[in-house]
Amino acid sequence: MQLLQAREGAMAHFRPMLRSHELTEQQWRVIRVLAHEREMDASELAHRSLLLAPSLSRILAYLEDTGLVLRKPDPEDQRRSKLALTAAGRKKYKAVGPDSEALYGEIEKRFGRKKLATLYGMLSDLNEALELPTEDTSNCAK
Amino acid sequence: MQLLQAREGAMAHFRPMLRSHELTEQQWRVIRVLAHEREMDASELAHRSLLLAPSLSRILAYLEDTGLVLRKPDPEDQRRSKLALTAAGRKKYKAVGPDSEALYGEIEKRFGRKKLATLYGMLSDLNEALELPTEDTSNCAK
DNA sequence: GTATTTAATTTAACATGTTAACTATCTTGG
DNA sequence: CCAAGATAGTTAACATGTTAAATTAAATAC
Repeated sequence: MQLLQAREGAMAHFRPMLRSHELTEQQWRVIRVLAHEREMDASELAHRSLLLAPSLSRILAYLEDTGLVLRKPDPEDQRRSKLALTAAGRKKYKAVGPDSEALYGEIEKRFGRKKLATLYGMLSDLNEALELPTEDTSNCAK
Repeated sequence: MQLLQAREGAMAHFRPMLRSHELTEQQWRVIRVLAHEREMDASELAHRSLLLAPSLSRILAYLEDTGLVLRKPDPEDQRRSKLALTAAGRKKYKAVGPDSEALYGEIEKRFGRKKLATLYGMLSDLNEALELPTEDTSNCAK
């Protein structure tokens, strides 16, 4: 459970900055993902921002209200919506991005660039190992 | 933010098991900590179980109601309470512990015992690096 | 000794995490 | 076609995360 502590320690540095921009950590993840893709449906957005569908649903309602995100119906499939940043959303991204990178750079400087890269590699391996299904016989296709 | 994904991936394995014992992840952390110390005040319990005080306050209210935890006033300091597991709480710990260790062993087997130890070491270093105060001039004592 | 300050907890308010149930649409087998 | 199943998304209900304010008790300053 060192993972939890590490994540909390890291986010403790980012939260005050995000708060000064009136964003939560999760709202920022959504904006960051949308800033790198023109538009996207909710399922993919949830996957990429590491949010569960119900959380994303609430967050999108808020971001729409505040005018940072726009949703358009998908003509191909009436169940889906396409999400994209508005001009205000892109502006917010440009305002927060540098602050975020500065804090990240600070962590990198403290911990070591190379060491951080190694840690990423290990976490990536761990994620891969964890994604494999459990040996739960109920899931065996045959 | 691989940290978040790694943690989620790991907990996804534990949550169904904990759910079958009618415990949340956080409730289990509290019980586990109390199982290793006879009694403790709320501040230390919060620190050791990586919970914020308000969360712990709610969790303790629940665990008291369900009879797993007992609180006694601290005669030395009327502001504090001493928390301890009840007999039922210790029984719950003994019931859940083996299941928890089995899942942990499974992860260790998949990822490699040695590699996992290395990862712990790095996370520990990261936590140390993150704990240092920011170069925020407002915090400088002199 | 009493007023002020500090400390331990709790309460409040709002956002998110988690699971389950629900709605609307799409896809398929017959 | 169409009825049964699968999908995308939302809503509901409850637990926790997060910050700020309130409460109560202890420690300190005069």
